[in-house]
Amino acid sequence: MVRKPSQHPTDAELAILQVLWTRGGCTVRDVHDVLEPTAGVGYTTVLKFLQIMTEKGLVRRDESRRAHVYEASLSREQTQRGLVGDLLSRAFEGSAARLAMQALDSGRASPQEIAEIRQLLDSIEEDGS
Amino acid sequence: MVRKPSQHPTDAELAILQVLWTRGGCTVRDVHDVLEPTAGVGYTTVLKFLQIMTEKGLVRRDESRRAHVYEASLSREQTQRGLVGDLLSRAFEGSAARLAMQALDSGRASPQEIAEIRQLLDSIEEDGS
DNA sequence: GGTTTTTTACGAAGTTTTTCGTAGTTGAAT
DNA sequence: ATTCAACTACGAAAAACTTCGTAAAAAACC
Repeated sequence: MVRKPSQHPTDAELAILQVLWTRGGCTVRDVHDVLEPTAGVGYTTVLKFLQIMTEKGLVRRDESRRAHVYEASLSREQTQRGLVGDLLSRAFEGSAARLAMQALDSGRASPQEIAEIRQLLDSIEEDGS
Repeated sequence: MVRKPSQHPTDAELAILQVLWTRGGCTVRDVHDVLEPTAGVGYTTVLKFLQIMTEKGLVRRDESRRAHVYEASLSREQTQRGLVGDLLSRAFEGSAARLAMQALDSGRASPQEIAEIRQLLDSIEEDGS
């Protein structure tokens, strides 16, 4: 029985993507400088991941300069969508509402955000489908 | 640098927990019968996981009968809470609202569920804290 | 031009997760 | 009692994920 590799970024890959998303194009050094203090991960480890991620198509590499510049292939939102879908099927039996509620229970949401969610609910209800 | 094992159930473990949650106490055979058709996983594989999960404390085992009966130690909700918290920090920078919205975008929610979420939002707003 | 620094490439080892084969045990059936 | 079927235990291999050391290339520096 053959399992296809998870498709989704792994934990370590996600940590790197986070950096790429918030800071835009980065060199290995850029990423390492951000991650080292908290994750204590070595320079060549970051490099290796970026190479693997390039192969997988998770990031794109610009080799025009000495220090290659990497950027995420998919936006944060696109990736989040995938991860949410995955969690939905793995642990929530596909119930998006349950997941949403669980999330709202888990962390604080500002009044601003709450308003946003209300709006979203309105629009879902309207379009009925 | 030492990584501590993820604490959360792995994918395979989660698949088994799903069965345990929906059907209650199960023997290895019960679980296998459910999983085999979709996952194509062998009997002893399921057995091994259940043994591992027992060691980890993820499930409890009743050995009073010949075929041991397993049940999940944590409720579906408790486990979901953990997984949501994990995803929150790994991919959503801790923004519960973003995750909730992403979820609502990803899957259908019934009018009933939408109403429930509205209520939840109300209660969050009220208690202010 | 030679030395030092920075960077990529590569290989390999360490871990965790997943999978299953083999052996032995227990109860049921004949 | 013997045979048969179903079950658990155990060990180990396969696969996926993570980590880094070493070497080679390239640029920067003196």
